[in-house]
Amino acid sequence: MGSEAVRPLVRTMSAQLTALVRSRIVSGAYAPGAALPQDALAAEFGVSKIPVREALLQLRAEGLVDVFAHRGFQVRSLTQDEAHEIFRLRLALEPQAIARGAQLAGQLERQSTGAAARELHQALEEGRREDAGDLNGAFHLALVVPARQRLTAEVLQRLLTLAQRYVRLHLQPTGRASRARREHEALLAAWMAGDAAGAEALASAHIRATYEDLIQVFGAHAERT
Amino acid sequence: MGSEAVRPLVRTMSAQLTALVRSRIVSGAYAPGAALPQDALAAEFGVSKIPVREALLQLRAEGLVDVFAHRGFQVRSLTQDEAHEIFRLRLALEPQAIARGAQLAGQLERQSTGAAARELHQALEEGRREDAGDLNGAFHLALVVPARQRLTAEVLQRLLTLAQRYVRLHLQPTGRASRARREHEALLAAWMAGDAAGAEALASAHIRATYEDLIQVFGAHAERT
DNA sequence: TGCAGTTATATCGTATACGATATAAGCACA
DNA sequence: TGTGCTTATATCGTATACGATATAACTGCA
Repeated sequence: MGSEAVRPLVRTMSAQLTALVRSRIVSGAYAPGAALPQDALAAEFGVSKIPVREALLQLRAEGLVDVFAHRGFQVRSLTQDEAHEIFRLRLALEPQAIARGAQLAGQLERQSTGAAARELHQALEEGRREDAGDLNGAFHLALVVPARQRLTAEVLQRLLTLAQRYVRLHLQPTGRASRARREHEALLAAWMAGDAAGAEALASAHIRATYEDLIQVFGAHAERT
Repeated sequence: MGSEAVRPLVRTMSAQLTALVRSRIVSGAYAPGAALPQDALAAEFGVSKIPVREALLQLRAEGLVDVFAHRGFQVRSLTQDEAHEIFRLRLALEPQAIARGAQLAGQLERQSTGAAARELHQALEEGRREDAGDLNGAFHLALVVPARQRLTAEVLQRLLTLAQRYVRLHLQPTGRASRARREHEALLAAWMAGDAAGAEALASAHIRATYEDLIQVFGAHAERT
């Protein structure tokens, strides 16, 4: 998920830091609300503040970080409102985009999507849960065929990244992995067959299932508090 | 449209430059494909490269600028593919978001949306076409009630900004202003009345009408070339 | 003791300076 | 005269340095 569209711009320090800090936020290593002092991060990474600032500004554009002028950056907090928005947006965009992807995909894209699915499922079987979020995002994104739907893929990539924190936090314990796998396989089969309508319906159902699990957790949490 | 969500972060140089360069790109003053050399811009604005870089990176995140490591920034080119994506995404998101906005809006939001509509129409009557794009975007965004749908509004704001260049370039000459005004007024009336379903349908029709005008121009252009 | 005003400090935002990279110019050679 | 390599140059990316801002600590007064 840390991919930067066109060129491998990952040679620059800013881009490396962007990927690193993003993964720490998504994984929870940098907790919601935590301050991100520029000098401290720069010292920790052995660089100056400038690439740190550029990375944090990029993450702000992605919605993972808040910035207050002259008061610094902090990890964006999690809110139920944002969770609802993320999944409403995904439901509005992703099924259609995947349907188009099913039509646009050539031989090459089918191969890489298949590879992404295998990587994801292998990681899940090996219990590498820390990789699951990124690999799940990569699989979902591959279904869109990013090269042929650049803007759509950019928007969706951000939404998938934003969704990760909520899924990690709230749905990790529940036993949804095996159900998600079945949903993925049905979706992938329709997509590979070029069945746009079928892929769209299955994608919609898959996203909605995750969304409803999340809402249920919210409800349970509300009762407890 | 140059609004920066939460705090008036427009005190910092980067933010001012972001707004300035954005408006120059959207207005066409910086043409598609044009190079954006950091040193030259810094000299022109009387600042150092650092706030210039931060502004350009922000605009890259917004999709108005491309960057190639060690080769610099340039204004993103216009493509038919992107135009299709922008309007497909808007159609998928905006009507729903406006329907929700119609439900969420309180007295305050109704007032500011009404004000945005008046500003837009006044600018059109006075022939201030250079302001029309921003004001149109502000009106569309107000219908969403950004304060209550933060992420959705952020995504839509970017799409509206991206759309501006295509609309300016291709639909300026055609006499759509008066039809757009009628569509706006019907939409606003439904929205003000809290008629979510009506607002959704009218928003969808309005966006689709613009989209179809654009497609027609593309077709005409394809014939000529 | 509590509060308003003032000063001190830490962090931020940006200017300056410099090493690194990619492209363009120049050169030797075929 | 054209082609592959070397060198030169312009621009980029980042380190260092410093002035600006917001918050926190402090002081005097009610």
